[in-house]
Amino acid sequence: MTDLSRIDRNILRHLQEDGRLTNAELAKAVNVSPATCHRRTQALFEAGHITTVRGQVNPASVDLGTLVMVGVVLDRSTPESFAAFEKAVDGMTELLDCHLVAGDFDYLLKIRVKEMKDFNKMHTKMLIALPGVRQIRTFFVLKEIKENAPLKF
Amino acid sequence: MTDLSRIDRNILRHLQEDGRLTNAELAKAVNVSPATCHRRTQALFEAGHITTVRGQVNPASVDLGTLVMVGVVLDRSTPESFAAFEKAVDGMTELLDCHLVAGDFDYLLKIRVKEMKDFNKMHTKMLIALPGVRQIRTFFVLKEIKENAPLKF
DNA sequence: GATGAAATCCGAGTCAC
DNA sequence: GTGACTCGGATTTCATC
Repeated sequence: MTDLSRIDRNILRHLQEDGRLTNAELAKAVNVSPATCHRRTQALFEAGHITTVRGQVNPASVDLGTLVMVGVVLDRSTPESFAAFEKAVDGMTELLDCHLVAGDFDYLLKIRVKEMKDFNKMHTKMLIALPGVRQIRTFFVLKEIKENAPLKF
Repeated sequence: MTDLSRIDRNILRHLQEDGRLTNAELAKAVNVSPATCHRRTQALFEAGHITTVRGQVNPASVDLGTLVMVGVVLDRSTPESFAAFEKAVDGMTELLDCHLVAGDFDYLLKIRVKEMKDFNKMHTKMLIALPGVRQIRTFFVLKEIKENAPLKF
């Protein structure tokens, strides 16, 4: 992964801001010719500096307006129990984030559902049924101050 | 916010998957004419069902490879203290998420920095200096199992 | 070895139906 | 909602530094 030039970082910045920018617009914004801009941008994708371009769907529009954060503690801290948990959790469609962390929890999850009652159903049917789970702490999100903000660089 | 048709949901799904789809490609994927697809898509943007299209920048490529989750407890639970905290936190460039939650914490934060030492600097200079903060619990992310997964609907 | 200019081709966006 | 038409941008090639 080679170091990025000022121009490359600028392209990344603009594409993060608006992924629908045409190549012509992008070229103007970063002060290079369209041809150069096109090549640079493709290279950034190929090198994995940009992975995808995603439309940000309003969660409420697709019945996923309720956000819940969950802290999980496993029974035993063996490699097997972690692997089992991660495998089991992978299929959960409601799951947005899953992070192995150091601290009072083993995992922190971010989950989207339609309503609280849907979370409760999920809580009893899926979460406490996950392998090796000792404790689950639920944090209902009351207000989203900032959600998935773009990177500043 | 009127209900979405099967076609509209399909457009959302595809644009979430790949925001660079041309209108022609998108039309083919959802089985309508390009003209129709174009109007539908515009309507979806205007109604706010899609907010933006964003390039997903690889955090490590821009020196933000370390992810940290933070739980915050405020001193006093007054409307003023919450407002003050939210205002103060808004300017933090490293902040990706900030959620007011119900449970053992008042706020949960998601933060990206280059390295742990950068977080420590931030921890002492910014976090514990935020107004009305009683307690901060830090969860360094050891492994990102799932990060910002697309919505399933 | 990367750049910008030009040239071709294809899709965006608009219209009438 | 569809089909056609026009204009502008995407993408490639090529000469240049």
